[in-house]
Amino acid sequence: MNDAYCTKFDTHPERIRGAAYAMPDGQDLQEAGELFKVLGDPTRMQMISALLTNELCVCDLSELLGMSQSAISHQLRILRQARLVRYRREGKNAFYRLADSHIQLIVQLAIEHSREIYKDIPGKDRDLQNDSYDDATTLL
Amino acid sequence: MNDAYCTKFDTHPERIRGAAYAMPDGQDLQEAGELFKVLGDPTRMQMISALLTNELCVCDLSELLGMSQSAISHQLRILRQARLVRYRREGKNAFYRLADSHIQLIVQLAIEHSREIYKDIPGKDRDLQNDSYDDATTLL
DNA sequence: CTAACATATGAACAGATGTTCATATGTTAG
DNA sequence: CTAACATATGAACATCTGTTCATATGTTAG
Repeated sequence: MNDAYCTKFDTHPERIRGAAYAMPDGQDLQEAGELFKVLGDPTRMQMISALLTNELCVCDLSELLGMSQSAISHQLRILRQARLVRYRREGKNAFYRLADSHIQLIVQLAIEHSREIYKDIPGKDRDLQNDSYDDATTLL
Repeated sequence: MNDAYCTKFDTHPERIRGAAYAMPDGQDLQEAGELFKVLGDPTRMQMISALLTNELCVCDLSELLGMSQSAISHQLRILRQARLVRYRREGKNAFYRLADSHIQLIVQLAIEHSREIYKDIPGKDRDLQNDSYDDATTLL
């Protein structure tokens, strides 16, 4: 059999049970994952950031990010379906804005996290930390 | 020319300038995006969730999620490189845990957000809202 | 009505991504 | 030492994803 997860079981049933019990509900997890997935694209992340303060029309976003109208529009659809943005029509324009303030909070938090994580790691440069993130690395 | 972002400019320069000025720093944005990207995969999301309370070894995770040891190990590498988890070795086992408490906070926040977003939308079922998220939809 | 423009979207294609399979590395027991 | 086991990783492969191109829809001006 090749699909035994580990050849023999040197597993820790208590921990497993504990984890299974404490884990968030499956659907919640899936939806949160979807949210992250949508945020996890550079273009969409820029778009969200551009909308942090103002509403913008498709053309504005296109110009601001230096991307084609089509690409922007496709991405806006994804953001719309994920309920991250809403829009209003005004004449020929469609003005997009963030759907609610949770988004801003999450983005800010993620940025703070990144800043802290990449700060003050002895003997390593910001761009050189790619692996071996273990106990030896003294990061409080 | 086909690469003019909009055929003629019906753009809103003030808004664009405002957005450009208020946008987070490019590198911060990129790193935050990376974080979201890593969190935006169902398997990794489950792994993170499983580690919310306890540390677990590769075998435990494999068993708990019903996935091959190899798949888990590959994903752990990604989580490690993104500095979302750390591990310690104890004999043959490698026990993984979350790198810091920001992660938990971000995950929790995302879950809360999902719950609120999908709550109490008149005339729509949780699974049926896939598009047309516009002003007509009365969601405060 | 038609022309001009802003936006949306389907199809196609290239590049990214996750899993599997095979195998390598590293640790412990004997 | 060797055998057994836990973990890591390279290669291959199928799927997913983002952009482009072409075109459709919808609005306004004339």
